[in-house]
Amino acid sequence: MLAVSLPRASTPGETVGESAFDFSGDFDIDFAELLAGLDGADDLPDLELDPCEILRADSAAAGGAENLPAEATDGVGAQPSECSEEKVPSDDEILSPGSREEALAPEVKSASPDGGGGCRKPAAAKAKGSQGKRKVKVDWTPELHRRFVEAVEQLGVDKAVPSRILELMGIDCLTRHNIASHLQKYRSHRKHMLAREAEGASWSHRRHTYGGPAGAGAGGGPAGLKREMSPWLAPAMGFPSPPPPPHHPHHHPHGIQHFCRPLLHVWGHPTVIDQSIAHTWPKHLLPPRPQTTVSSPLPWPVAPHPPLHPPPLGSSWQPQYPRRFPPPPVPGIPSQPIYRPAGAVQAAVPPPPPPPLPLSKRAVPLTNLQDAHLSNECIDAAIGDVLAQPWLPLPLGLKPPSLEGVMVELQRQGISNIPPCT
DNA sequence: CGGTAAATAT
DNA sequence: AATATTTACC
Repeated sequence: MLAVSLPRASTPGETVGESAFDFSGDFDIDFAELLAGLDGADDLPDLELDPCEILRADSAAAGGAENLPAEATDGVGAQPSECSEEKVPSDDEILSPGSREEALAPEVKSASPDGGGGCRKPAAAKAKGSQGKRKVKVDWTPELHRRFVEAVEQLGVDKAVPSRILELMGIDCLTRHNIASHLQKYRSHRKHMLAREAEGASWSHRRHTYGGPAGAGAGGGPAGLKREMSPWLAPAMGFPSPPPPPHHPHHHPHGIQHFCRPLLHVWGHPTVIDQSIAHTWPKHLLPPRPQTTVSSPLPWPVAPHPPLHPPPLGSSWQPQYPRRFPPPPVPGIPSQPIYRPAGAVQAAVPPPPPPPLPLSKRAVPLTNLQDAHLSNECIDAAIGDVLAQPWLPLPLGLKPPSLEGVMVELQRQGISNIPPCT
């Protein structure tokens, strides 16, 4: 039932890199395959008890999987005993879709009062003596990271401070240090990513300007610029899973969602991935929810529409979610003036989606547009509106939408009065 | 406390 | 060798 297959880079040889893995629509994972790939014996060097443990809860009762102590106490003072001793989960246990299904329980808050990382004692600890000078390593699972990002986004990247983030995350077993550390890296990566995005944007712009075909062959982009999957740039990727329908098995009353597509560890550690994503990933996550792909007229799967309804509690769907960064060049997608012209951004994604304005009033400053151009420009703007929405995954590695498809999607979203193309 | 650099672990 | 995470410092 959870059959899935890891999307393979469509362009073999060419380093499309992770671009093939967009966080968009449905993403299937073939557990069978994963299991197969595990060739069973591979060790699970990582035994850390990650804070996410908490995310999966204690209520799990089903599936026969034992519940791991949801509380993680600070390794320093605590007795090692506290730590779920070497939890050496068998792969089957970990991957058993059945058990995992319920394993990921809704409970998010841990009663655990103190902070701490997890329980595993670092290898080094042995040398350091029982004092366990070194704190246990926190496993920043995608889910955990997602929450982190949510919190940060909520606070504002600039105002986000460890303590506050921690608060919002509501994960007791994390310490401010953990957060600070992660935040440090988050910022770092973000900075890097932004730089890249900018680079890519300019490149894209040039390409558009000069009309050259996308970097022939290459994934598209400046030499060596591979699009990276970056969970850091929250809006574009790693968006929270849209709330499943209330009746859906995974629906959680509190809006606690699981990660959509935990393909790579939080930000795709190469090291980890190599070892087999199976080890790091499925451990904590539910099989990616068949991502109830709202059948979309568009050539790419469209995430169910969170935008229109207010976010479920605690979700990161903030009204202030305008696309903050220029979309990166997408391989295979001609960079038509698809995106909103600079300056139109503000008006583009207003929180309260009032009755769809006639296209002629949308995003684009039409003042100086000729009537003759109106249609195309407006359509572009409208398309930009759609594409710019954070919940709409970038169609990485996918074919560009046909105009027709886009139109349909636009209409579906209530943008109906689209002037005829000229 | 928060930020950042250095140290360590994997 | 590179990256992730923890620790030490300011």
